[in-house]
Amino acid sequence: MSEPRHVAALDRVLELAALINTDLTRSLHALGLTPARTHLLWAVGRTGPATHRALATALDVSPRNITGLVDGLERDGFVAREPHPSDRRAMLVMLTARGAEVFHRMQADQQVFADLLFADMPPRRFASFVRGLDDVLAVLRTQIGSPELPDA
Amino acid sequence: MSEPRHVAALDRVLELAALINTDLTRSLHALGLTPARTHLLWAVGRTGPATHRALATALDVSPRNITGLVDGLERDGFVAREPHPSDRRAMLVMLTARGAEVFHRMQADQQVFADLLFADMPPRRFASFVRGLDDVLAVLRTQIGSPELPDA
DNA sequence: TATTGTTATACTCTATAACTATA
DNA sequence: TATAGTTATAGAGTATAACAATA
Repeated sequence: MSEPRHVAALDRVLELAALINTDLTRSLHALGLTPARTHLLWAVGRTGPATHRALATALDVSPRNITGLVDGLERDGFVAREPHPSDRRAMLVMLTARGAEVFHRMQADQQVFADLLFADMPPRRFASFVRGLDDVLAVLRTQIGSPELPDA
Repeated sequence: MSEPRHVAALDRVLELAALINTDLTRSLHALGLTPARTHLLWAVGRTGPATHRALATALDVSPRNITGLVDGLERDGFVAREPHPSDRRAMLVMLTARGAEVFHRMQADQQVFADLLFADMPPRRFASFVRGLDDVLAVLRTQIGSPELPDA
């Protein structure tokens, strides 16, 4: 097939991904966070206290990696480790007051960012754009799986 | 403002960025490449032989980092270092035969991927989707260039 | 015997700073 | 004095493997 317009559209999508990544990383850096640690903070913020094991599954990384990320977040005061109430092998990772505050701040920032991105787009075009996104996501999801966070 | 539909659309864009990143990284891994090394390989493939200095500017990383990336690519046979013809301090990084073959292979793969993503999208929707992408990119390009927000 | 999280080890990506050879 | 690339050092993120405590 090899449609030049398809390649041009993919180039735009890749540029979009790169720009969003740059913007997000910069914002996180200002909060004292890295992308990987934020990913974990976000998972705990949305789902509540979780074991290392559950987080390793949710982030699709090794359990050893979770230890390092939690070490960093704990050192900087974003999360705390607590013993699991019923399984003495396991640890529960939960947000500190500071971690919860940063999590809510990030949620608010995301709303502001979303409005900034789309506020000036004509409504019809916005609707078409979202439908196009869903089409592309449907194709991609069939190729790749997305992990879920099991219960702690 | 805080339009829930804007937030939902941003969620889709973020998922799209994550899925594409996963897919790309997986493909590169099968070729024996990492994202950072591929970035350098891609730059050399498109622009031709370049000094470390030029590559550091192009990839927006430190000169030290270029040394490491070129070390890895050279060890694996994708690029070669040659002395600069007129500046004896400088090195020129160029693709080996294998590097050039992989570069062209990646270009072909990208066309296949682009067709896969968009082939089933109705033409009108595809056109609207691309216009929406351009709108969002325009906002982001001005946003990335603008000064950082001070801590609140 | 299986699972949870850790220590041990190693590789990649990234940065700054000091050093060398050249310009 | 300035530039190009390197070595030295450090930290983050990632992996596998071995291990201790517990299930």
